Amino acid sequence: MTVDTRTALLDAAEYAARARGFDGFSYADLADSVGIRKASVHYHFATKADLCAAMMDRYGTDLGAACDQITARHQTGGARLLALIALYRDALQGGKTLCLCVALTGSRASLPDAAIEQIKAFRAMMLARLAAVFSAGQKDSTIKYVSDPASEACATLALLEGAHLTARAAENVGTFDDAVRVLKSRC
Amino acid sequence: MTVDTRTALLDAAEYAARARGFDGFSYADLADSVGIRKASVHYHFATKADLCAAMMDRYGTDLGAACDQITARHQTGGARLLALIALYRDALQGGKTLCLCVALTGSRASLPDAAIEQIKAFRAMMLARLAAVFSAGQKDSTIKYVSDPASEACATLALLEGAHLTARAAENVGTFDDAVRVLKSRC
DNA sequence: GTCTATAATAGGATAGAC
DNA sequence: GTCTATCCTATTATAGAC
Repeated sequence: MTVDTRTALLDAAEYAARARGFDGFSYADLADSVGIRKASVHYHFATKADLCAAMMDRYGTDLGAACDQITARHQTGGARLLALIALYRDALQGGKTLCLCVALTGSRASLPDAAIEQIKAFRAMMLARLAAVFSAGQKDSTIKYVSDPASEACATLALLEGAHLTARAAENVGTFDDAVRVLKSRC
Repeated sequence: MTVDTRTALLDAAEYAARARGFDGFSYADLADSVGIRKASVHYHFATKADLCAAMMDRYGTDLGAACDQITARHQTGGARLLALIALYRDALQGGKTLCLCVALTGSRASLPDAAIEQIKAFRAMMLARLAAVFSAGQKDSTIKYVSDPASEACATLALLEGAHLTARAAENVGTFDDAVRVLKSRC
């Protein structure tokens, strides 16, 4: 029972974008999801570009908050890395959805310019956080075999996003676990 | 100067699917690409599902052949792994396209059932080849720190596909290189 | 804020002439 | 094999009533 229609629309848009890509959902789908008419969706978001910007804005805020919480709750590099892996795993929703970055990158050609910049910003943020985690794990010896934290961060972001694809293709979260097994064994 | 219209259509469809996803291109786009009318495209491929099946069929054959060539040309596990990494790198076409598996997984919800099975088959093939490569690299000591070849294969496929996404998001192949640096340093 | 109605365009697909 | 013409549906978006 969502009270706020705008929030309900953002929820529906985010789920649809992550499940089907930016070209894979329409205003009609969102209207059906929240139980209003197509035209009413335009009242909240005049264009699909506006909707996209609002959706990604909220996503970036939520993602940053989730990462901050991980930093606050876990003290070692290894524990933080395991928590980040779990965060990505949860985002799969049983293999039904990808993280928004992954989903929208496939639709890159249809995205507003602003969205492409937002995706780059998300990735830059995650890379910085991952590099910090590897750096901490190297110092406190809670992550094994760390060579260069920046390189490890690039590899880990790619691994997590690729593991999302694997799990989405199979609609089976077990393949995500298979893909991150070696990484987890280093913590 | 392609002589065969059907081949030209498959080329256009594959490029479009890899650059924009399955929902991101239309028969009109293909018609424009090869210089015929929309209706004529339907002569070669009655439905988009037929086109998709033909496209993936050809892709699977080409990919298998490329992998066979790598096996024939390189003798050690390490050399074969480096060659597979280079194969994926080439598939990026400067950050303009993803590999077909990655691109279509984002459009999963719109795919014919047959296509989903084909994607799973591609992945299974690549996992088997990668596991063999890691197994060989472990025995001949040309890949360092190999624990379990099957787990390494899952992680590597995810890494390569994730590195594709990273490079596509940035439209910059350098980010692919960043993501695979740690893996390459093990060879 | 939500509705009906409507516009303008694009999508996949078919019929039948050449 | 390719064309024109057409169909039906979907899509983004707007105008104006309630």
